Amino acid sequence: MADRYEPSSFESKWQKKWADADLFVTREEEGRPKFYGMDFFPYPSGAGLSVGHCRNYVPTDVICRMKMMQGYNVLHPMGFDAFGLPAENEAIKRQIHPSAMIDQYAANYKRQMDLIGISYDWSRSFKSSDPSYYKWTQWVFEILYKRGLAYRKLAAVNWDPVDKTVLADEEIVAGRAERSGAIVEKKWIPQWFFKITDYAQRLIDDLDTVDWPDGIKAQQRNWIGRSEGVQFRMRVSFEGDPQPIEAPADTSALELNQAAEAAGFEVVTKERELSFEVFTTRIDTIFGMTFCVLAPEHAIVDQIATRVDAIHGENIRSYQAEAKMLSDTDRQATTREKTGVFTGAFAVNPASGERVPIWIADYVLATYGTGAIMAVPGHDVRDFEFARKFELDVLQVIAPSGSAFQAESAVGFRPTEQRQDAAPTLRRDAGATAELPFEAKDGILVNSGEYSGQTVKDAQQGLGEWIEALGIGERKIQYRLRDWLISRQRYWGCPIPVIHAAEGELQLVPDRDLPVYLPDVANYEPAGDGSSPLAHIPDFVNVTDRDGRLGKRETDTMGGFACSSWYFLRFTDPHDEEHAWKREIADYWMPVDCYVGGAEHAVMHLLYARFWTKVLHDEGLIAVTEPFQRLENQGQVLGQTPYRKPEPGEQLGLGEDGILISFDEAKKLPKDQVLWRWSRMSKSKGNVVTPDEVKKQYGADALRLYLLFVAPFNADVEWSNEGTQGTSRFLSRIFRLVADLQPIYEKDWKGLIGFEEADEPAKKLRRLTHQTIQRATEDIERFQFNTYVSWLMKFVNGVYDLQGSVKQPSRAYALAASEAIESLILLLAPGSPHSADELWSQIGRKGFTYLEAWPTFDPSLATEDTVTIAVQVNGKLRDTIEMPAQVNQEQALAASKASAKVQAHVEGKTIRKEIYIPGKLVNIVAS
RNA sequence: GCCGGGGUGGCGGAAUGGUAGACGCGGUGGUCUCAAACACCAUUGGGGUCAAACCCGUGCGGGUUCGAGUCCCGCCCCCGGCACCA
Repeated sequence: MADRYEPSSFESKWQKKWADADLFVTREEEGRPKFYGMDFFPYPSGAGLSVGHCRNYVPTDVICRMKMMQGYNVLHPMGFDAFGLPAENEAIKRQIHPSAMIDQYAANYKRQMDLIGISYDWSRSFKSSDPSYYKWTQWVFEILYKRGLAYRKLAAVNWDPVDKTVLADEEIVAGRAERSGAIVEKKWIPQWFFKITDYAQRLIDDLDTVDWPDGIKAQQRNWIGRSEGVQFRMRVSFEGDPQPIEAPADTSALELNQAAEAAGFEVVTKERELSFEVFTTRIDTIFGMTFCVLAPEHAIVDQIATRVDAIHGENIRSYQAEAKMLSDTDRQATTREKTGVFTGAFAVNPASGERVPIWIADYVLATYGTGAIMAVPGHDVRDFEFARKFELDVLQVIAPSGSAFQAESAVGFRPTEQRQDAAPTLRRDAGATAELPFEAKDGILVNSGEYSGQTVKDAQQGLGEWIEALGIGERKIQYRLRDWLISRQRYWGCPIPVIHAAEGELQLVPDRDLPVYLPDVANYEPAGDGSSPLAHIPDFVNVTDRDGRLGKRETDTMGGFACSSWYFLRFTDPHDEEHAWKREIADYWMPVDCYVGGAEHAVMHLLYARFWTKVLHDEGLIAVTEPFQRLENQGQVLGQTPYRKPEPGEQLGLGEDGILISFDEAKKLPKDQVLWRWSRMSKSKGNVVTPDEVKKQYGADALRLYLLFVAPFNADVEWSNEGTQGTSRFLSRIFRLVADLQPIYEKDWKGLIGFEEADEPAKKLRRLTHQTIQRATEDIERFQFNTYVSWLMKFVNGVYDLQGSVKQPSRAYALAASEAIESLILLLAPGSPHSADELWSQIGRKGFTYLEAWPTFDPSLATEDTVTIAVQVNGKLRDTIEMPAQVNQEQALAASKASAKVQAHVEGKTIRKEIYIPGKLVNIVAS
């Protein structure tokens, strides 16, 4: 019998036995509860699996294995997110077809996952590029289309000049393409979108129903970006137009015109009247509006340009041209000074009746709200910067609450007379006391007509109602979320099942003709003109439409996130050729009970999958409205990466302080020339540690256990192979312990063991066993795998200690030891399944631990029969005393006061108070 | 700037308001060995002492409490996300 952990002697043996027995094929047995545990759909990269991936897969495996042993039907699938840019780019580089390449890579991933003993049900596996899968991705696209949730429009999109494709907002980081690192350009192309904005509110609301990390929920709420405010219309007024008249609070627009006419002013006819809408979350500051700003792309700007004098018109056009040239990155750089020009036109503030100049400036985004704002420089930092730069009026209309600011004296920055051109002088009024801009909301309105003196909250309510009554606007909820751009002008993706028929009519490909196969061609590199490679394949493009006429296929493919938005449903019923899934089967397994992956997908995959799930629910195809009940994010595993000190003037990588070198170079350089840095494992950094190499040196179980033990599950880890030695040593200690106890092991202990005749060591051993069962189980459930492992270590240490103290083991002790051995092996099984099965067979048990019942604990056995009571004097620990578990307050206090150490500290003092926490602590307060 | 998560020994990290530092790594001393490695045993927050007693200790400053790593208020620092979103 082995008394140490020798992984090479048994790990592959057990892996073979598991495979031969189809051990991990999903069971769907009557009367068992279900558990659906899943990892994020990986893209199988050529670099293969790193220990970082394993940090994702091992914990999920642990919880799934435990659930299996606890009697659940467990669904634990794995598949591959095969479509997408990374695969296609690499395939082009390697001059190999992406399909063949992905097959190789996926096979390698599977091999590595098997190597570390992950319990995936491979019979359910698929790749998103399998026609039998993407057929149904297309089918879901058609559902979206029919529900009005998929549409095509001309859009300025994020164009990646390196990958030669369009990207989603989410794929851009700081103005650069996340994948290629290229600076994103603007390009106008007809694009397909999914109308995720229709679901914005539900996507916010239902976050309350799922058990996800707070950070991810917050990121999603942030990304959706709900704002409550008021949207209202403002009239444009030109030089020479009649002065607007004062509008009483309850005047409608019609009445306003009638009044103007009566007063002898020219009434602007409907055709000549221009207006635009603004959205604001601070309607309470409307009296502080001193100018308006339109995005340069705003539709009304061209019309204004034709109506103002030539100089202003020219200013507008040249600014528009400049804005068009600027990339979004340059435009949105926060450090950039504000730019803009006065249009020569004015807008009429509906609250004050005053005319304010209209400017165009690129700090106002065309894509948010109405693309136009009322500018309140006294209470908005961006408007303030703009006002200072162009010397525009700044007016204070909110005073900090509690300040001595009087409504009458509230003036802020304000010119002395109404001006109609763009060069006012700035003057600070004596009455202004607050530091401007004052953006806080706990304030009182000043300088705001009849609203002066109201709180911000009241004024928002009152002015909102007034705007609505006036009929020029309404209270509105605005979201930052944009529709999901799915078009990709690339080959390696799921074709969009649409035909462009005669007269530009769009037709869906009928269900019976799905899937639209991705043609198998040799050349699929992007043309570089924004068209898809598919557009250059006549056999693919030319089709007959529904009515037998000639039509052309849509040649865009869907971005990869479409494929990963429903794969969890396909796993529930992966082999059905007639349906994407059968509802009763999907309803049995869904939702995913535990979904595990990296936090980097917080606003992409996780939002899209939630959206599709809701649509499919609305379509009546599934019961759930949320796909993932519980979400957990593992921490990253960082690899050590060598850099050398840069030569003077040498170009450094983004965020780096040295020049990346290889490990070989690092060895050659003198030690003080090498800078070691920790970074995410990647092929390009050359710092990937594979499970293959760690397994070879230390064994799969030692690796698994170390991954669990090294840090809390969601914390980042700086990887070192040496750490694995610790868990390897621990496994050896288990093997030795089991070998030591083997002589007294009784297979039938269960029917014989009883508490009555137990002696002291037996009682202690059982207590230790049952405490460990309780804690290990709870810790796995709570994703505290590091403490799960440490409880097992503590257990083993404790049993060794007892062993050392027992000279002549009693029968009761032998039975308790038998229970301890079996419990230990079974508790170890999810973490180190190979060793567990090996030990199981060594003690003469047949079969697999995977099919054994998870140990349960008996609370009465887990409780101590003596307790250690901490005795404090004035809150400081002075002594500890052993008492029977049933000790009462009186006894505990008496014993405490009898302690010599306690007496030394209360001597000469009066006892003021005595605190007793049952079974735990006594605190004597004396002075 | 806004949102989220964190600051505990030499290191990774444990601690339902109740004995801070579990468990492991590393270190030190020892056993085994011709020797080394492995393994095993002991010890290991700082100060103090022959040993103890005792004192100090969870980023900083206050507070609540018999008692605070944990709760409250105000700061500092680190990590992640978003960022001219009106």
